[in-house]
Amino acid sequence: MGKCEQCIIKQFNSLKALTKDELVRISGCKTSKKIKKGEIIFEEGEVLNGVYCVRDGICKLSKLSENGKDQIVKMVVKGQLLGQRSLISEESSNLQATALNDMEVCFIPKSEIFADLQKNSKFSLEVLKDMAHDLRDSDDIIVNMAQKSVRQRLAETLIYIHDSFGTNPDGTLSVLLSREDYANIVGTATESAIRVLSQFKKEGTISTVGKYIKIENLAALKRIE
Amino acid sequence: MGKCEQCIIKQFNSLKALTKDELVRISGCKTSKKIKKGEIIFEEGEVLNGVYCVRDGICKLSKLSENGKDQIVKMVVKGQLLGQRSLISEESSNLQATALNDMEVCFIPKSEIFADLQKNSKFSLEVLKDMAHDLRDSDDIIVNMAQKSVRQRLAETLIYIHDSFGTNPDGTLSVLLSREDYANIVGTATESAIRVLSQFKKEGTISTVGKYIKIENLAALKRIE
DNA sequence: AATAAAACATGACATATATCATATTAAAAT
DNA sequence: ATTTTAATATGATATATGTCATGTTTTATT
Repeated sequence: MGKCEQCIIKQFNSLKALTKDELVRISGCKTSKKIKKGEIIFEEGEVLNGVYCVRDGICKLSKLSENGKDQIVKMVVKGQLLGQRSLISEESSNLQATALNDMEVCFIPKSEIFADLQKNSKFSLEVLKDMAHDLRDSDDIIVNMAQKSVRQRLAETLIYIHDSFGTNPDGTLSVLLSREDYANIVGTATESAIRVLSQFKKEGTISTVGKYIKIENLAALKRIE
Repeated sequence: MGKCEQCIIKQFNSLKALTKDELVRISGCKTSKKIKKGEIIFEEGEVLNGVYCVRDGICKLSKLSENGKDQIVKMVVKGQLLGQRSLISEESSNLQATALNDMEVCFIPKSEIFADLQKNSKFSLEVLKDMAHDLRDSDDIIVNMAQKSVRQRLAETLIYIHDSFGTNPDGTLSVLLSREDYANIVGTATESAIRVLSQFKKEGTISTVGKYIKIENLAALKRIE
């Protein structure tokens, strides 16, 4: 099992604020885990006894709505922590986490995190900043949901995925999502998401390589009103 | 000028985790301020040099969308802290705060807050919990925006205001909002908000006393699909 | 390889909501 | 008190999006 002190992943999240000693201690009680694409990491309502540090892969955080749709609220990738919100508020999770591809995560028990939050104020501040950032993102999403069209939201989603999660060597978006996933991010019917993507394709702003999407005209996508 | 150590308001927010000494120090450098209904407390893009502790009144936090509408993202009432997100992330504010009625606030400088975050881990944890809670609320709003009808969202908004901000002696909602405000919370056109409220009135689920709204049938409002 | 099951795609139509126009009423300003 | 302005209200119509039906393609299973 790898050692946290030597793990580069921590550089990308608030664990970087921990001291060497604290990391060694965490290393001793963490458990590594492989998760297959499609597997559920935790469910809505589940009590989390720790956080996951994502070493590889990507997952979606979603919440089931009364109308039966599973709204995707956020995506968590390699380098980020998963489940910190629920852990801190000491409530059961309000979201479900599902792997979008094969993942590798490390589970760090709650007791460790809380011990460090108590002793290491630099760590607390990093977690705070992280959460402040998430909150800002959420505010933006609320405004977009409320004020923009499905076409605009879908265009912005494609740009977001492109900018945040990167592309494969051939230029296709590295994250592979089903049309249903796109619909659940944007908050629309699957058919509508399909239609808009087909439209983008017809207009030449995107193309598809197998199941992968490639942005052909980023400027046009950004211009969509 | 009142003393923070003796102020009851702090019981309702994370300042309650501060020690007597810390409160005395804050008391020495805070400034009290009265804000008139309709006044802007801070604007989108403005850099905040502290947080506001709301002693009385209520304000809305909104963000201007590209389509010209001013989406209301959150409301902050008596007892709560205002501006903590921006302060912590050390970015300019992403939201504008506008007083919905006459307010009384205390401004606590950034340096004080950061000093206490550094020294008092109990305080940090309280702020963290606060923010975790806000984040959960935001997730819920995203799902509602994406999946529910204007009618449902407006019904839920009325219930939320009723439950969170209370009623006047005659049973009317204590928070007075314009139809435009309701539209901006729900994310719809003002005319649509007006229409739905008229509908509710016709159906007898709400009534109006002057400009105030009274919920007549809470159960019916909760049942709206 | 054949079959079953998902995922994707598209048309036809229904419905919710936005937009524009125009009253009406209430609040503010003179 | 009168005028002006803003807020509320409602109708007519346009448009975006949802829903249902059905077909095609891709992926999984036997």
